[in-house]
Amino acid sequence: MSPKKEQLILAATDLFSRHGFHPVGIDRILADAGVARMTLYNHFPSKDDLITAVLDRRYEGIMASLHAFVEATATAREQLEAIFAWHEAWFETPEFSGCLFERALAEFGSDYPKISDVAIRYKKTMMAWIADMLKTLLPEHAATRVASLLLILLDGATIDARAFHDPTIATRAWGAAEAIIEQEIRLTSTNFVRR
Amino acid sequence: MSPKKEQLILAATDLFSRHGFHPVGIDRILADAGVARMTLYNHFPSKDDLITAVLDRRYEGIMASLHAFVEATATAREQLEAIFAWHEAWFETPEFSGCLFERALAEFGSDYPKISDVAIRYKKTMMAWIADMLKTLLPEHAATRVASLLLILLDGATIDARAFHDPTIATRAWGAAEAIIEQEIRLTSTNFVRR
DNA sequence: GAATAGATAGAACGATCAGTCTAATATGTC
DNA sequence: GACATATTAGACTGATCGTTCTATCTATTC
Repeated sequence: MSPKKEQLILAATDLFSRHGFHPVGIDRILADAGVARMTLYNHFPSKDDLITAVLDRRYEGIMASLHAFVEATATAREQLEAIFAWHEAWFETPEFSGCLFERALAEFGSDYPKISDVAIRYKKTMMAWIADMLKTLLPEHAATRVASLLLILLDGATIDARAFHDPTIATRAWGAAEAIIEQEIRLTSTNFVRR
Repeated sequence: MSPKKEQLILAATDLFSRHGFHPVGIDRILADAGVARMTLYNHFPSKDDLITAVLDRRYEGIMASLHAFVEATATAREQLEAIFAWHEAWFETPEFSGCLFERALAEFGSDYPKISDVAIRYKKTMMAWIADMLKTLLPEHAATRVASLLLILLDGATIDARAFHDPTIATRAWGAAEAIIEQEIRLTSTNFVRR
């Protein structure tokens, strides 16, 4: 990938993260990236496409970081805990400003499918991944249901960590996740007994 | 309150909900409200103040609706369940487009305290209210901790309900809330036994 | 050294933005 | 009927927006 294109994505990511998508104009991105106007439009047909590229890049970066972090653990339960721990480490980052996908979804809604699709794809991937882990602990239908709950916990924790400047929310959210999983395991086993 | 001011707030609320704050211009609001330009600026010094007024109004509307809905129930547990049920009914609304406070927070961040403060105040009020209910079921320190978890569940459910167009998430979130509360009650009682 | 491709600065585009000003009109009160 | 207040339509300002265009420059490659 062209180094200029790279600089544009990096500068745009930083500016969008700090100020949002709409308030950041092309000029500001060009100045920060140290790139000429036409260079941007040679690489991206429009601002929307730059936004999409930023989100795509973020998607890959997060997934790579998450996988590396999670694969260092052994059991499914440790992997799930690692996901929450990864979030806490992220919340503690000085540049943490919420989830860029959520913010894109909040700003653009479904009016711009090119943009909102990345956010939804991220959610679905996360949920499927979590469900896979849970399948070693729970029957399949329970795993998918609980996965959607853990996603809710992660999304809610991300939002409230930003609103309250409280990274420790992630650990408490993991405690809640454990309670949900425990209850589900208990319900499943009693079902087996009753049979 | 002046009927013109009222129309402005209503039209702005609708437009902001559907398209976000930045993309909606003053002209669009004026056209929808059927109000002249200077009338707006007689009532609100700036667009930011109109946004704040919209959020304030929303805050009062939601709180009134929630309280009316919850006060129809008897026990603390029923009240908590009612909060989740209220959210599900909200998610089923055709005009549901996520939480306006969250979206304001996502769009403006903390760069505009006048705006973000309303969102954070909403969160804190909700959490304190939930904590009060929980205090009849749990010791105080546990009540406040669990309250922050229920807030996470509500916030996460609101976000995912919008992203996936799935109102039933609220019911599942309540199931998760019950699991968290049950576990906490169990832990508390064993503590008592051990003493 | 010629040719090609990519990047440069900067002017210019038309559109839209929030906000101001003016002058006329409507409404209700004394 | 006079006065005060609220509202009106619409022109206008200065700024900013995303985008296009041109003309110059730099680097690589044959």
